[in-house]
Amino acid sequence: MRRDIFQAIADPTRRAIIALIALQAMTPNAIAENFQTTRQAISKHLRILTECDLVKQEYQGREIYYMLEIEKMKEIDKWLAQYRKIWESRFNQLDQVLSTLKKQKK
Amino acid sequence: MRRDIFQAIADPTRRAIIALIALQAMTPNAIAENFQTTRQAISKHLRILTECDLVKQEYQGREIYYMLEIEKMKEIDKWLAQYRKIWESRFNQLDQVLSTLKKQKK
DNA sequence: AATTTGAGAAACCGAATAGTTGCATATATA
DNA sequence: TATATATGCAACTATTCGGTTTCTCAAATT
Repeated sequence: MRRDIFQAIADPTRRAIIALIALQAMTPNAIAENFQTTRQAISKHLRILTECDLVKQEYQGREIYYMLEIEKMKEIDKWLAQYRKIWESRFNQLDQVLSTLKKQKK
Repeated sequence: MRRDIFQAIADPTRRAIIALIALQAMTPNAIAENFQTTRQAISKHLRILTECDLVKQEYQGREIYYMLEIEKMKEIDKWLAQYRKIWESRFNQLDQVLSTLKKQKK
């Protein structure tokens, strides 16, 4: 059971769940109302999200509130950082080209 | 064949390929040397990466050079932006708490 | 106490996935 | 021209995945 954050966000339904519970905690039933699948299917998605710590649970009687663990999202950001560095440096290169062209115009 | 960038980066081998060809173009053979799978398996990964425009090809005789299409990576960044907003606002809230504490100390 | 409700677990199913082996084709090289 | 090399594609396979249905269990509600 290789639970990996990248695998977790690969599924569109799971990304939708993430978006739903990003700002306020929700129960599986409430989440499932937003989809055309069964509650059980949503439950499985929540399990996967929980297993890779993207989501935390809060027990309240027989209800379980799920909420996004925003800290975990930073891991994606961290992975992306190495590539951001690349596209930013390219942008700077383009910037240089543009300013050179401007100078030539003068 | 729903090719989706999130599905593309879900596989660890594909993420490794992305890292390899981020800075310099490489042929499938050269890429495959870095893994313990067959060249054909790498070829399939490259196909998936190409299908969702994460990678571009450059033909050079019988060789094909693959290189990362860095622009496409920004799509992940765009998706992440909504969550970055959340964790940054939380950080600011923490910031406020800290500055309030500081004031009280004074 | 009996019933309803919220939720997870298990068993099953079809489709997708990642890998393999084998083959076809085009370009270099001898 | 014959051979070697680089690559993609097709067929096959085992495993994983996302979904459903059925079941169990615990907490509310009557």
